[in-house]
Amino acid sequence: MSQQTEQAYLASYNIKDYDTCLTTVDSVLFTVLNGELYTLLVRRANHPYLAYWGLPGGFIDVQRDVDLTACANRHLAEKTGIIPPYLEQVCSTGSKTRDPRGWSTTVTYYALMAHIQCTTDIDSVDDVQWLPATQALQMELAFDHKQMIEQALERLKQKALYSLVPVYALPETFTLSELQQLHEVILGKSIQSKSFRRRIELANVLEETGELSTQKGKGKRPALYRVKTGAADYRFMRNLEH
Amino acid sequence: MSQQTEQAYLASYNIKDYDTCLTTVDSVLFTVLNGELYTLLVRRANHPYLAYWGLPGGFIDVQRDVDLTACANRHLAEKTGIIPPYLEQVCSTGSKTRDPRGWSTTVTYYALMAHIQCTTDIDSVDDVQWLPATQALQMELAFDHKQMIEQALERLKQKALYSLVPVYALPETFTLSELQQLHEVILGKSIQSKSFRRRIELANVLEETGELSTQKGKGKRPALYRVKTGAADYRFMRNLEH
DNA sequence: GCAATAGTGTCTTTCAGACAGTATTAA
DNA sequence: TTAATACTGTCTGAAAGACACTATTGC
Repeated sequence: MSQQTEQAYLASYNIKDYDTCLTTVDSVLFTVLNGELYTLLVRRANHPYLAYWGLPGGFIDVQRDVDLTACANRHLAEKTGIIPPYLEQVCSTGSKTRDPRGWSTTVTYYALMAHIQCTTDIDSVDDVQWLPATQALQMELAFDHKQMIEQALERLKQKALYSLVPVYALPETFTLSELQQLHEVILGKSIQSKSFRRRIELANVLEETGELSTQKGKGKRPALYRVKTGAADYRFMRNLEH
Repeated sequence: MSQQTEQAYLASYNIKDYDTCLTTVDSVLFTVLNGELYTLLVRRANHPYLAYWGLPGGFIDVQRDVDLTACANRHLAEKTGIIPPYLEQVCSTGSKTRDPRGWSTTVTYYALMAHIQCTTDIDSVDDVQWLPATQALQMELAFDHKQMIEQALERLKQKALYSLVPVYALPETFTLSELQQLHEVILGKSIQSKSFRRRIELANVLEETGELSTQKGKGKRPALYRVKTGAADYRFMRNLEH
């Protein structure tokens, strides 16, 4: 083989001559609704695990997908109608046994988006649904998708300790209390609001819109904020307690 | 398709009926020698990138590899003769263009090991070599392996800020000065030895062997340490300055 | 003795936790 | 006014940085 030119090698190369493995991309899409963390599940229309709920995702389309991120976004867009504002690769899982069709590898991403942006699309179909993450984790899901949700949650938890990444699960404008409550839900513990606000001021990745929330309710009307670009990359030097 | 039973579907399923993509596992193996960080490169014996230096790794063997980690370890063992004591998945990279044979995905790992454990095996062959990481990054490597080394280094750098993971690049017993010097090389900056030692004491993941180093040289003879099990999982709450 | 390396004592600085206090709103 | 929510002031405490100090070795 090494006697050939590279051109001749490539001309004669056919992937189907080899025992190869399945490769898929699956995403755990999170959002926040009523102070709870939700995740998007889709009902499988094909074997294997026909009719089971699982993660949005699937095979790489070697014609249409230019890379893994594009593949993740395509599958998410097919389900939600939009490209989520935050997408991060979690890890890859591959083994001989995770898929009955054969050796299979999946690249897991997690994504964050505002719930309102896609709620109408999803409510109109019955094979896609938002479920509270805790509830999703109690279901029997397709493949090892339950572990993948757990891994994504674990990653999101770490990020909540030293970054403001969870902000991408909120709508375009939000209050600091909403953001704090989201971090608290992700971490499963309460945070001192003074500490939280101090960190946000230090990070300088959010900006006040100048407006106050129009939500009716008792108490002082909170200021509205939006994220500055690059907020996802900010990293605090110290973690919150855990 | 959804009319069939799962059994019938699986019986008729043949991966070669579909356009699929290549999947490989590559590892960036680091070690420390004379206070410098080295990485292991292998010379390719096949097309594409014939005779280029690149990372140890390759295709998943659907018969022999049970999962991705096993695949990474197998390829590393083929080159070094041993299974490295630390192996961590970095990320996956996949695109239409990264391999001339077609759509290709690679799962990148990085591994740490003591140099001495495998030096004789490697010195006896001419298609494997340890190179200073800085030097490897200046070469023209196969595929996108240069970026993969950069990503692995970046991950290792983060770990050096909040963990003692780099210790796995040292021999079984080592001095705290050696460990500190390694962290300094990875981070590219000096560390206050008082801070470093305080953190180590707090972490409680190293233990004194009771011996002193037998290395001849000026100055006080340093105490020898070894890692306790579970040291890889310890995470400091605060980062070192960067 | 000196130079070099290992290791310690301790003061300063930074920033999270705790929690009481003030501000603004609806009823 | 009261209750609720938003937000601030300020003290404490934990741990990193700075750096001078002591300890042990080879020459």
